Amino acid sequence: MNTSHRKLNNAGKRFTHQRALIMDIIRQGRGHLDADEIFLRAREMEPRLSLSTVYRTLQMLKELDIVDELHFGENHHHYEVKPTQEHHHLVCLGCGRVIEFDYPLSRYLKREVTALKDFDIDETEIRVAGYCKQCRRDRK
Amino acid sequence: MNTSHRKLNNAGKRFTHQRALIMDIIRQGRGHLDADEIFLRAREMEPRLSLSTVYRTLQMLKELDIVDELHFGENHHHYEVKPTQEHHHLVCLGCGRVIEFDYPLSRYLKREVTALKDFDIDETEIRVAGYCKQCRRDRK
DNA sequence: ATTACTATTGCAAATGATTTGCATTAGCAT
DNA sequence: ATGCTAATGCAAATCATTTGCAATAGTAAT
Repeated sequence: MNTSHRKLNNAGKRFTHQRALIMDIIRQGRGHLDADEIFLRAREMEPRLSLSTVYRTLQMLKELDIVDELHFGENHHHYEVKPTQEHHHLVCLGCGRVIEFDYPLSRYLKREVTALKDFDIDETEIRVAGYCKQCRRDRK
Repeated sequence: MNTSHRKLNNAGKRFTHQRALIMDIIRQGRGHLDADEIFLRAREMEPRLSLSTVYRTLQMLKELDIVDELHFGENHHHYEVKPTQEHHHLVCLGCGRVIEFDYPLSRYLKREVTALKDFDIDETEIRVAGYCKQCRRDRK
């Protein structure tokens, strides 16, 4: 019985193999897959899997703080396993590539904002959009 | 002929009174209205206005860099007139209130990230969610 | 192991946000 | 004042996500 299995059971959830599969894909995807991409990949293993199961599982993993939902300024979301060290994402407007970078924003913000605005911070997220090296070159 | 009028005409756009109305509402809304709220308010003045006109106008105002689209981690967006000074938003998970705070993130990021990752930054946005003073008290 | 309880699933249909096609209307340069 | 064509309103389409419900399958108790 692995960690994920235990983690779910402790939370009163069942460890189904659909959930195991979805978690594996998010992990292997190395961040930044959206619901539909997760669905398509999972479906190759498990053709009867339904998209609603993907959405319900993502919802649950978010609530259990196992995955983070990322917002790249599109009308759908992306998902990654909750990282140990805080990082954020550069999204290339040219090719869609996602580049991670370490930046302890939440530490800075907590210092600046909490006292100043009397506000309890729960989640922080940076969205940075621009052009990567290759795309910058191509646009010239 | 006011500034907005000139600005649109210079961009080869027509200054319709639907557009004037929508721009006024975004301005008066003091930031943070979503498309549907803008539509409802505009409709009080102009009952035949359609929601698609609101969406098309928002799209255009974004492209002309007259308004910014904000992402609060929901499945719809919010809009504000492009501010002169960089600021970001605290969104209360309790009451939905939006609190602005000044923070020159883009300056910091440009310094840290541009060289390090060889990436040209176009847009930066912080999403901060948590609980405001009142809601924190209510939850106890 | 077997059983019983009920959470979870697949499917189809519903919902919410946004976009699009098209005939009509109305800015704006002349 | 006129004509060109961008912009509008409306309805229907699309995309992302959620929900209701009967069938299925984990899990705790036997």
